[in-house]
Amino acid sequence: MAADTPQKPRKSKLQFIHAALDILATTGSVKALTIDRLCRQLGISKGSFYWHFKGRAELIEAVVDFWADEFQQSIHQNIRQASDNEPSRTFEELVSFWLSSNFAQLDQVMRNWARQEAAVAKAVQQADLLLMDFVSQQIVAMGHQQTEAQYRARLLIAVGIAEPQISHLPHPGSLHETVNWVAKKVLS
Amino acid sequence: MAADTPQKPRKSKLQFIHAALDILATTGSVKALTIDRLCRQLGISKGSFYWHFKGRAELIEAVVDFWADEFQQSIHQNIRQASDNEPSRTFEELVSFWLSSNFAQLDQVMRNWARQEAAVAKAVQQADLLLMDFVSQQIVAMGHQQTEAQYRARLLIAVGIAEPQISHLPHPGSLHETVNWVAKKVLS
DNA sequence: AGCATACCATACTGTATGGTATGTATTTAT
DNA sequence: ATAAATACATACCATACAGTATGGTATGCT
Repeated sequence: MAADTPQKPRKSKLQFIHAALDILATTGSVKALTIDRLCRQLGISKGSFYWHFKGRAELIEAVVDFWADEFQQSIHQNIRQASDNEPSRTFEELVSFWLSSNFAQLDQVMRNWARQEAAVAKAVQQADLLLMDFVSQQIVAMGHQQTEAQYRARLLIAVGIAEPQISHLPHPGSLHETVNWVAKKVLS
Repeated sequence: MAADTPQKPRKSKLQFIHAALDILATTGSVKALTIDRLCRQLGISKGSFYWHFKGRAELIEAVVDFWADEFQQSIHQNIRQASDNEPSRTFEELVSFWLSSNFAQLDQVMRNWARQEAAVAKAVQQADLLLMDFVSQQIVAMGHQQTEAQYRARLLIAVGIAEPQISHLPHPGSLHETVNWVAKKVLS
C-alpha cells in the first residue's frame, strides 16, 4: 500500500530500508531499530530521516512492505525454477534458502514483531499463506493428495521455523543428516 | 543460583516474580516488563521493588530461574506419571501441556528473549535438553531405537515450538486432526 | 545571477524508563 | 515500651528515545 512509486526519493528511501533490515538481521531485535542508530549507521543525522519519513511508523511500514515483497519475489522465483527442475531439486533449493542465516534471523524477528504490531502480523500471515501454497503444491507434484500435502507442508514449515531456534540441541549425526531424515520422513 | 532460599522475604519476592511472568505471558513482550508497570500491577511503588531487588537484572535472573525451575518440575512430574501410564497416554498429556496457551506464550517470549540475554539463553538451552531427553526416552519406550527416537523427538519439539506461531494457517481439518496426523507421522 | 526545491545538520522539547536518596509506617525482637 | 530491622512511599536524577524547529548546503531551473 505505501510502497507505491514516487520515483524521485526512492533511492535514498531504499538505503534507509536496507539499513533497517540490516539492523534487524544483525541484532535480532526490533528494539534495536532506533532512529538514532539507523542514522548513525548511515552516517547521517535525524534531520535527514525525518525528511524521508513522517516518523517511525512510516519507516516500519516501509520496512515490512519491502520484506514482504522480497519474500514474495523469492517464492515466485522458486516457483519459476520449479517448473524447470524436478521437484526434489526444488526441494533442496528451498531448504538451502531457508537455512541461509540471514533469512532465518529476519524470519524470527518478523514473527516476533508480528505479535506486537498488527501491520507486521498481516504481512507475516500473507507470507505464510504464500509459502504454504508453494510447498504443498510442490508436494502434490511429488505425487501426494491435496490434504496429505497440506499436512506435510505444514510440518515442513514448522521445522523450518523451529529448527533455527533449537540449533543448540545436539544432532544425532550432522545437521545435514537431520535435514535428510526430516525430508525423507515428511515426503515418505 | 540466585533462587536459593532466604526464608523471610521470599513470599513477597515470589509475588514480584509471578507478576512479572504474568506480564510476559499476557503482553508477549519483554519490553513490556518495566519496573513501573510491575509495581503498578502489584499496587506498590518503586521503593518497594528496589528493596527486594538490586535492580532489573536481578529481577530478570530471578524470573528466568523460576521459569526454568517450573519447567523442570513439570517435566519431572510428567516423567513420574509416565512410569505409571502407558506411553501413548503420557504423549497426550505432553501435547495438552504444550498447547496450554499460557505455556506457549511464555515459551515464545523466553526463546526470543534468549537471543538477547545470555542468562535466558542458558536457561532455555537447559530446558530444551531436558525436554529432548524426556521426549526421546518416551519414544524409545514405544519401541524405537535411540537414534531414531532422537530424530523423532526433535521433530516433535519443532512442531511444538512452531505450531503456535503458525496457528493462523488454516488446517485441512481441525487442530485436533492435525495433532493426530503429526503424532501418527512422527511415531510411525 | 537569482530562486526554489531537495537534502541534511544541530539543537532543542517531551516523555518513558532505570535507578537513587530519603523519609515513613509496620513489624519484630528485647 | 522501644529500638531495630523490615517493607514501602515520595521525590528526585540521568539517560535514551521519538519527534520538532530551524538553519544550512547543494543542485537544478529560469
